[in-house]
This record gives sequence, structure tokens and C-alpha cells, in this order.
Amino acid sequence: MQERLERRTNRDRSEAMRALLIETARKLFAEKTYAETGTPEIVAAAGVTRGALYHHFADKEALFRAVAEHEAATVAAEIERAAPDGLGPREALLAGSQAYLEAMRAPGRTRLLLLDGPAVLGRAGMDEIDGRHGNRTLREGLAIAMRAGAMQRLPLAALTSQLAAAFDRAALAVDAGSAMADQMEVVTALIDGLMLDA
Amino acid sequence: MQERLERRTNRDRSEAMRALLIETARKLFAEKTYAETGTPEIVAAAGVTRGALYHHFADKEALFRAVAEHEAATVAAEIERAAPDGLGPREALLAGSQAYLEAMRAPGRTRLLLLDGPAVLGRAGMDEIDGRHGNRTLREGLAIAMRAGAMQRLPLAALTSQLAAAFDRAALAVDAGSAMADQMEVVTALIDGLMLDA
DNA sequence: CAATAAACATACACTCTGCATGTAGATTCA
DNA sequence: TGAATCTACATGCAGAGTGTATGTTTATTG
Repeated sequence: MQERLERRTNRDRSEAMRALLIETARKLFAEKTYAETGTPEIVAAAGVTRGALYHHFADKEALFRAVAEHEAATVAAEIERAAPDGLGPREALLAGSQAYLEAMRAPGRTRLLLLDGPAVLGRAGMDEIDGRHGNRTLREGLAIAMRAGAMQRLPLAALTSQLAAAFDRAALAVDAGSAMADQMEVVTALIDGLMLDA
Repeated sequence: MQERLERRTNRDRSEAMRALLIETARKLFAEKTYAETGTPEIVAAAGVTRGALYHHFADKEALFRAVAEHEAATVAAEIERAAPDGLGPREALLAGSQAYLEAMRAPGRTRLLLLDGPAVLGRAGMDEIDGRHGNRTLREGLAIAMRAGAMQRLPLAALTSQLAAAFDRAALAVDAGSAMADQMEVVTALIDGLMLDA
């Protein structure tokens, strides 16, 4: 229901349509699987046709990529918002991990970002996406901790990805009903294990 | 090319056909994605028709499950074969981790078990599969280490899954070209971090 | 050896994806 | 400002894939 059909600029139309499609697809991809969600269903829910979709996105995978990108940015923003700065390296890492697990409790988010994402876009594709968002923060946090002499010196890329993987699995476990406290206890132990006892 | 078409029992026919389909599908699922591999291609490569496939498996997903099961068992067997026993808890864990990373270097295995697997069968589905194979060994190794007083006491399920996730990501990284030494260095650090300094 | 069931092949209906073509609205420029 | 052009989107079509229903052959049962 548009209230007014006044003259709209092409740029506005495009942005609005892209946003509408991404948001509608996000909702559906969060409810069902990527494979189970057809483009006819997406455009029907958005009230447009597949012509609009394929005009703005090369294919279904490109739409999914845009959705994943948006969702990763949202998660990063939620973490940033919940992260008080002025903390020491260890506390900053723990606060960030906790915030990540909280952010990933949004319905369907784990499947979208942690199951379908890697399968559809590949590990490299997902790395590229959340290397620009969430993981960047983690990587920097680890680098800072190492430079401050609070943490063991280890290959940064490998450490970042393996820790991120542990957090991801923790988020999936919480989503599957595991107690958040249990998961955070292990996350804390992993991080503390890397710290150098001052 | 069958050499002889002698009278075969139904049980033999079924087992042979199931094995043929699983092996053929495994090969294709290792080369391409689950989504990219159609059932017509699978049965063509096996020299049979889709009728055979749908007689033995409820659907394409069921075939994939059988393939994943088989592949997980293979990995577990390779690890077991490379694991000398008589090691201390820490050394056993490290040897197992190393063997896992080696086993996962088989072409396409990471995508099959670590990308498509979770997406197609769900995390729960994959957990159920490798809870019967690889992860069982890890869980027991951790339990032993904790009982022996060599490792911190932590929630076993959470610790197992998070460590396994780190190993999985390490395997994916190696597959993507990362240095095995870097990944093993981090794996070692994570495990050592959990050990209690005697 | 007739009857039945299992193993597999063939054929069909349905759905999805991607593209090609058509149309309305926006932008450019004389 | 209005014709030409381009962008945004809709409609229609071709190819492919999945699952099922039905047909045929081979094994099993009594």
C-alpha cells in the first residue's frame, strides 16, 4: 500500500526495491533453508515479481550474499553497541564473545550465517564477508592482546579463525538448546588458556 | 561391465547397488556441491537409472546422509589407524588432532563433511553422525584427560563441540591453502591452554 | 511351477531457475 | 518541453531437477 505515487527518482526506487527484497529474503531465509526458499516465494511475499529480483541481483546466490552481508553487519553493530571500551585485553575479548553469542540468538540467524552461508558462498566467501565485519574486531582484539604481552604469540589468522569457529559452534549449540552458561564457561577457558599468567 | 550374470540373491543385489550409489555419489559430492550434483548425473555415472536410487533411498537427502555417514566412518578409521596408544592424555589429543587434519586433506572431504553436511542435514544431523564416529573419540579423550587431573574440569559436551569446531575450521583453512604448521600451532596452544600445569 | 514380492526402469507432473522479451516510468538533451 | 533513450520492473518461455506412479524383470515362497 503506497500512500502516494508521486514522482520518485530511479535511485530511490532501486534502493527501496533492493532493501525490500533483502529484508523479505532475510525473513524467509531465517525461517526456512536457502534451498527450501524459492524465488517465487520471496517475490510473492514482497509483493513484486521475479523480474525485479533478477534486475537487481545476478541470481539467487547474489541475493543471498547481500542478505548475509546485511546480517553480518547487523551482528557486528549489535556487538559494538554492547561493548564498553576501556577494558583490558582479556575482558574485552570475553565481553565481545558474550555479545556475539547474545547477538546470534536472533531466530534463524545461526542457520543463515553459520550453516547456509558457508555452504552457499563457500568458506572463503563467508570469510570475506565477516572479515569486513565481526571477525575484524576479534582479529584486532587478539592482536592487541598479543602486542600487550597478555597473550601468547601465535599465527594471527589461524588463531582468529579457530576461535571464531569455536564461538560459532557455541552459538549453534545455544540455538539447539544448550545452556549459555556452559558454552561461555568453555569460551572463557579457551581464552584464558591463551593468556600469559602475569 | 559385469563378468557373469549368474543368479544373484536379492540381498546381494541391494547391497551392491547401495554401495555403488553411495560411492558414485561420494565421488561427485566431493567434486561439486550437493546442490550442483543432480540425481540424473549420479545415476548416469553409476550406469543405472533414478529408479534404482529412489528404490533404495527416500530422497536425495537420504542418499547424502548415507554418503556423509560413510565418509565420517572413513575419517574415524584413518584417525584410529594413525593413533598409537599408550600415550598420555595430552599427547593422545594432539596426535588425534594431527591425524584428523591429515585425514581431512582428502579432496572434497571438507566441503562434504564441513560445509554441505551441516547445511543439508542440519547441525543436529551432523552431530548425530560424527557423534557415532570421530567426535566420540575426542569426547572420550577429553573425559580421560579431565579424570586424570591433567585438564581443567569443564562441561564435556560444550568443550567437545567447540574444540571440534576449531579443528574443523583448521581443516578448512588447510584446504584453502593455509600452512598446516600454523594451524597445528594454534590447535596445540588451545589444548595446552586447557591443561593443568602439573 | 504358480503366486507374490522385491529390484529396478520408464514415464509423468510439478516446481524452480535463469533469460528473453515487453512495457511503464525516469532521465537526457536538443 | 518533448522526443529519444535508458532504467526499473513485469510477463512469458525454455531447460533442468525432484519425487512419484506405473510398468517390467528377477528373485522368493509355498
